[in-house]
Amino acid sequence: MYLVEVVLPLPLHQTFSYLSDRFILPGVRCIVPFRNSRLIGIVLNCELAEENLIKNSPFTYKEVEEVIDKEPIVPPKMFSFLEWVANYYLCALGLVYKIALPSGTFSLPKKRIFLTYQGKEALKKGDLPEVFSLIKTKGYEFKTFLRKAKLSSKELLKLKKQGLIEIQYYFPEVKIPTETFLRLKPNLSEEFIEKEEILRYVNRLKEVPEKVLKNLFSSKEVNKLIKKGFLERVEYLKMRKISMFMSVPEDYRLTSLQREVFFKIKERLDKGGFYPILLFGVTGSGKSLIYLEAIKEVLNQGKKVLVLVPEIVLTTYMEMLLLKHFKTDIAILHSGLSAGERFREWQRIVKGEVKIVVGARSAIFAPIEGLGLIVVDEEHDPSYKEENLSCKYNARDLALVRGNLENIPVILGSATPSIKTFYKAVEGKYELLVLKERPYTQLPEVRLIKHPGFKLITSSLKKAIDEELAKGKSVFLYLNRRGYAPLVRCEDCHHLWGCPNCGIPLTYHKEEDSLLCHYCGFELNKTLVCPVCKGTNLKFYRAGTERVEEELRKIFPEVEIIRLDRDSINTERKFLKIMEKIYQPIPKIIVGTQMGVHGHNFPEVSLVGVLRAEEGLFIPSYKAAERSFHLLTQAAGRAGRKTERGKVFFQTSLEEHYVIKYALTQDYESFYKEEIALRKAFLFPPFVRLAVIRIEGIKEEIVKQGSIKAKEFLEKIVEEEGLEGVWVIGPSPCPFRKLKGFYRWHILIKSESHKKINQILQIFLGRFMFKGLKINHDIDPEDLL
DNA sequence: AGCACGCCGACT
DNA sequence: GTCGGCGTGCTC
Repeated sequence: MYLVEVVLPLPLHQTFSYLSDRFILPGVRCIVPFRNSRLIGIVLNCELAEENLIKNSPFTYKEVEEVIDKEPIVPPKMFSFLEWVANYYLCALGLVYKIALPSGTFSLPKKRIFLTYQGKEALKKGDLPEVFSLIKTKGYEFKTFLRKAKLSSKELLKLKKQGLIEIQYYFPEVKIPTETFLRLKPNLSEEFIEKEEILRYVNRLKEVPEKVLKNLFSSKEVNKLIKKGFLERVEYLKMRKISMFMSVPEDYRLTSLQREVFFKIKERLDKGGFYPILLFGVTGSGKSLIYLEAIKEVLNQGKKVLVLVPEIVLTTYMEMLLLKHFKTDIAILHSGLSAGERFREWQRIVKGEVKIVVGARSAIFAPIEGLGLIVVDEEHDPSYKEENLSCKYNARDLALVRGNLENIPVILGSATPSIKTFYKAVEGKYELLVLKERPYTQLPEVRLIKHPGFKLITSSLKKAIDEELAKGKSVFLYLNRRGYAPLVRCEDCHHLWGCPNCGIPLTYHKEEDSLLCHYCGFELNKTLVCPVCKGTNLKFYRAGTERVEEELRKIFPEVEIIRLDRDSINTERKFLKIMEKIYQPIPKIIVGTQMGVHGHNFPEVSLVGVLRAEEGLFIPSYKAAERSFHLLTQAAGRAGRKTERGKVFFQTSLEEHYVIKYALTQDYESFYKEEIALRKAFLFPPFVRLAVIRIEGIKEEIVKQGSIKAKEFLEKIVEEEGLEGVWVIGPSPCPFRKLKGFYRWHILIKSESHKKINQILQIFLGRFMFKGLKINHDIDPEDLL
């Protein structure tokens, strides 16, 4: 007998062992009995076990019921990586597998029941009841058959043991949205093509969507050509459409500085081994060209590449870029794919059909074998941190871990590196490669406009916009706040509208004519009457992008105004439509939130105006300055690419603030110097490691009591374990004291040693309980909100 | 997680 | 007497 070790998708810190009479390949899924039901597990280990070893074990092992896959769906080489993740983030191994693998991996397949040859014979002889003729040919869905035949599943399993019936597992097929293109079959002669109009047309365009061709000519004629074998169908994912609006660099030659940087990377790639590199390059310095060269090198070595990008839309851009330069198979992995697409991409990767994988954070778990390089683009982006799942991992950090385990270089790229990464580079832990020059553009002309806050667009900014529009250029205005107005007040009694679930002020959205909570989605859209004094004298305070858009339409009635935020781009169709508009070569003003600064290159934008540059600096988080700096610098970086020198205007009431000062001139090093000094003085990362315990409940008093108890418990652990250099801070209410109806308190743990933090947390999570409270933890939190 | 087992309160 | 509340503990 074989003893099979299996991980199950449960929040348990253990694996389970089962018996099997046959060897099962590690990495393969199987169905196992668990309690009084069954679960899908993944085989981690399978070895022959002696009879008496099984007998003398403290467990009575159950048997593996069914093996699902023929080939592993997780390469066994990845086991140690996933185990590392579980240990580091203190998350049950089974849950790590659950988040790493495509959804549906652990959902029980449907069963279909068939008659075997013996079964058919038995039916002929009359040894089986007549209902079984139903499953003679095509089989039947298991449960439906049970009902029809009025049999219990036990009775059927008995028949299965006798070999009369057979049960097959199948996963309900999921449709993958594709589009069919038509192209010429190879080896058609030129003269032949010339004779037929449709073929000539296809020949000119190489690939034409079937629908378009049928509309242009006739369905009948096109079908005839397909039938005769002159045209063939090719299927593409629907997403390919986006490519039409995105321009990616085509032919390029590296500048001498770029070549120098690339040679340093090449040296590393040739040598092999784990090697983290920070590629620090300002916007427009050609980071993607360096990626391309490095990827080319790795592919030449016969190895594979994983490219992480922070956002789903950027995967499309990256895919286009890579497709343009490499004629190789690329897989895309991100949470926006349907279950079917994701599963298919996963299978392609496992089977080794793919050389490059591009994806958002979850792609760090891509089942690639033979990795030669990991690239993390826009390394500083907070989206690399998973916030919602049980395992709050950071894909950028995990890229380094995986790189270490696979013994390969990891390139972290950014124009504004995270403080943590830059610190490591300065300390010599990562190699720092700098791309300072912008081969196509000069640094923009910059200006600070002191702005007390009541006028949305100052006259100097208006004048500058006028000038650019007159030159036929476009303008980008950045304001990191969506909606119309973030505050609504009753002027009679000064009542301020807040969210009943979160207590945070509601934002007025004019398009929807409703008050929205940006944290829980609460919506108030009845006619607005003050709930306190019944007054209707409401006033909207401050501004979001919607209000800026309205204001601009008043000031510039003739000009095209485009708004880019989560409300205007909530579907792929809207995104495409807006992108199409942006790429039209007419002067326009684009108003956008951070959504608009993420990586999109707007053509012909020569002026960037930042409204309320101080917005975001007051968020009570140790990363507020860093994040603000990233966003402001990136907004500023949108100005004047490739064409003439751009202009950047910051409107702010806080012009002396170091973040604003250095973001305006895109001076990362000066910002870093100030920020790192603050981090050191107040003991925040990268000088300490951080973990936060968050305690949530319906009644604040109970949450408070529980938090105090938790703190006492933590201090006891610190004392009992004799740990030094560990600070347990709090408890205190979270900055957002109430969210989605739950009151929230937190306790912060700081230490220079991650090991010590984990030691405490592990004991705490295993033993501490408080009725009525949800307790979760976040290691290396991005946010303390 | 999810479910069974178990020990105390308010009901036909 | 019992129905059911959710605290506790286990799952190969």
